[in-house]
Amino acid sequence: MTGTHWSIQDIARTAGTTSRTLRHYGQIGLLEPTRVGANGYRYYDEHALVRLQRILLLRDLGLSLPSIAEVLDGEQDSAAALRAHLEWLEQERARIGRQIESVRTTLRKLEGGEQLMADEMFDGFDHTQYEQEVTERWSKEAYDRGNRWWSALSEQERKAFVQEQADIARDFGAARAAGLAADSDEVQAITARQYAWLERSSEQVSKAYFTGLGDMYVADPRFTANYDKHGEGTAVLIRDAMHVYADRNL
Amino acid sequence: MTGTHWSIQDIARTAGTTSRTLRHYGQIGLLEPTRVGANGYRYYDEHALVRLQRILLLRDLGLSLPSIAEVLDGEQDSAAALRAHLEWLEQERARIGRQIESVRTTLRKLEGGEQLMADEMFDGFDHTQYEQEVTERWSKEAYDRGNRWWSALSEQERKAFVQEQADIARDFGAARAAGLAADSDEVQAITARQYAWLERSSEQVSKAYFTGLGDMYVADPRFTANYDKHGEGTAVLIRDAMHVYADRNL
DNA sequence: ATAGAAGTTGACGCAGCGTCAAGGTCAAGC
DNA sequence: GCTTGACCTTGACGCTGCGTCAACTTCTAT
Repeated sequence: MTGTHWSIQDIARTAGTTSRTLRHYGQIGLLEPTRVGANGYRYYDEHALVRLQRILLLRDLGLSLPSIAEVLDGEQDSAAALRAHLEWLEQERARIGRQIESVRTTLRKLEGGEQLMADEMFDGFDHTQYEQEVTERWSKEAYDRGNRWWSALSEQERKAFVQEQADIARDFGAARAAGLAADSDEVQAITARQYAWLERSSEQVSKAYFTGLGDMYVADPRFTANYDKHGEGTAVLIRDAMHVYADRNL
Repeated sequence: MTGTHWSIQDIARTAGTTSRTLRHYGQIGLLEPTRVGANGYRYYDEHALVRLQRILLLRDLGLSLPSIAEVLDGEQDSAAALRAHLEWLEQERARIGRQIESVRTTLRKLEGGEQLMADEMFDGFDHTQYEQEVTERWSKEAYDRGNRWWSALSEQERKAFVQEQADIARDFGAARAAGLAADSDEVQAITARQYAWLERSSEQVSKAYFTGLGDMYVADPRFTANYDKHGEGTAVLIRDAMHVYADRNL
């Protein structure tokens, strides 16, 4: 402490940061040392300390170093910068909140004795199978709507819904046995029922979702096995049919 | 699509990611291609696709790639990993929440016509001057306690509180005029009053806070001016006295 | 004079890829 | 047989904000 100017360690301690940080700020031009001795040592005065304290304050608010530079150098209106930053912070909090919900859901399943992802995804086509998918792709609200829809169904309606899927799978199996092509009118008619069936619950079936689902039927052995119980090759037929349907209609 | 194995772009599209990501996962050993052709091309089969989908699912939950590897390779209990991750997520959300509060407070001040940081920090020693400090260092609850304390005071009590600070500053000024040393009994007695005064409002005055405050009295011209109105050098005397006091008593 | 504290400039590391750059491969059409 | 154009490869830098060596020089105190 030489009265009016301090060494790098002095201000670092005073401001509660490290010398490395100060050298970093010097490097990016955020806070230059007041004076650099012939020996290369950095020295800072009160003005620098005040600026440093403001920098650290804004940093603790979560602003980026470039933003801080703009604010302190008067290139940016402080209030505007803070408002923009606030918005970003709120989005971040919302995003994390969604992740927390997803993790909690997954944990509940795991602890409820159900098995993770793989094994729970295809038991009787339970509606909850797409929870993660839907949650991620169309946001939680959309999923909640779907969930309410399912919860609102009567036992009979649920059975009918599941049965219809079974019928569709059976008809696909029959079509395959008859040697029908994926783009034939007959198979496309069944595919239309498949689409309608999906639409009843999701109410938002995009092209990507539909074809992706088709691919999964072939790629994932659990799906393949379920469909191929109507004859080997049924899953492939369904996938191809869904692709054709998507290309033509979606 | 050669039936059972796909090119890098094929799975990338199917799973909704990019080829760059897949090569990255290959590089860090998270997901190796099923087969690598003589030409160096990567090929993936259904198993790889399923694994990739699980990876992406966990990634969307916010897990790190190393954590995902541990979970998928069975080295880590899934539930335990998710619980740990959940905790971390909740801390993150809390942290962001605190930042949001700080930013809002700062914005309110800015828009209320008060000026940022610098100019608002020293008008009559308004209690709110330490808001940022206190908020950051001792959490919001501590600050709220302090704020409630101040709000609970009567107008008379507030005036007395401010007056006491003025008296202390005056006495420091007199001590300096008398040529007393910072570590003299007289000056230390005044310093003790300064400490007690601070303690009344903050109720948590750490050594670092006390000495830091002393440094600020000298470093920040606004403080310096306020104290040096009792004679030049008063601020320096106070700082030194506070350091001595802190070393001896805190 | 010499030790120890403090200072300096590089430069790598981290997380998770995006994004060129520079160049090989492959199916298709002329 | 040659040219496109689409797709593939392996580097390697960039981003954020410093932490953390490493290898040296300088200051301070005994």
